[in-house]
Amino acid sequence: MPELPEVETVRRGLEPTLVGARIEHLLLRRKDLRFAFPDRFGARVEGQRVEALSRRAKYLIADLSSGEALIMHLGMTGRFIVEAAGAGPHEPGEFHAGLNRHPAHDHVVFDLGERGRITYNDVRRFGFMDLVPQEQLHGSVHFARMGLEPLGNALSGEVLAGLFAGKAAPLKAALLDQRLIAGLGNIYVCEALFRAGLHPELPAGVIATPTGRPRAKAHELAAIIRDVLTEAIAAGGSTLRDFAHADGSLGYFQHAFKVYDREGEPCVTPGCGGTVERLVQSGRSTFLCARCQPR
DNA sequence: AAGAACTCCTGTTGGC
DNA sequence: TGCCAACAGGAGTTCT
Repeated sequence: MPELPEVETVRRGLEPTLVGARIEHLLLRRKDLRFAFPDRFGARVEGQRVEALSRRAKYLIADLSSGEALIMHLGMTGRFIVEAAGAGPHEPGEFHAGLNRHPAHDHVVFDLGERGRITYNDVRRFGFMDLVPQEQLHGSVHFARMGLEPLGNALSGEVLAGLFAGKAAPLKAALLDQRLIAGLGNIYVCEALFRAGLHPELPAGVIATPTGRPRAKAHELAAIIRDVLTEAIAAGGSTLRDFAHADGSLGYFQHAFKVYDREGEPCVTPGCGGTVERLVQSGRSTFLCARCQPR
């Protein structure tokens, strides 16, 4: 489900309820998600106050008063649901069409007392949670090899060219590689490459030759990546199947897609006349307009 | 060592 | 209508 814009949207949705709240009780409805929960998870979380909620790439990080950081990743289908205090005990019920939520997949419930309740729901269970001392966060197994934050100042054309120089892997794969740039997923890579007029199968190194037009492409692509992500955050992310905000509302950046999930539709570029096509790279769908994105 | 393929899991969709 | 393969926003592990 969530790429960087969706995770940032979730973070903003959780922040008012979660930050400053005390986790009074943690209900684990199973012993693992993608990975086992950390040892003594409940004991290490219960009674702690949440001092801050931040995001790194597609990860959420809650700083606890104990000095530990609660790391949360939503995988493909993870989501949080915020409920007001007095909603009664947690009781997985019927499928809720309005929220497109399967309560049978409510796996973790944070009881925040007067602040209400936050429930983590994840159909496919590709998400996970972990606890790490705050001072070891950036050296932790989750973050040590992570690439640069695309919305930070670090993503310049120079840096991007440096990362991609000499790479034979396709542009699509290089942009999805979280060890290089962290936060992009399938949607925003397709959209960025369309806007940049770059074919997803071109070797990543093509934007990194030392001089001339290709080098300009690196600057352009870096700016486009920032733009696409910034616009998507402003739109509250993209709702395709099951992404929803913590309050149940939906994103609307999907209406701004130019190629993603638009196979067979006419290219939106004025005068292009091409058709959006789909191809498969590393087993995942890529959408492009071959006229706007020549090899 | 880079790059591709396979894997985890459940639900939905589209073609026959 | 039913059945079944393909596919889904991610990413760690295993292959070639």
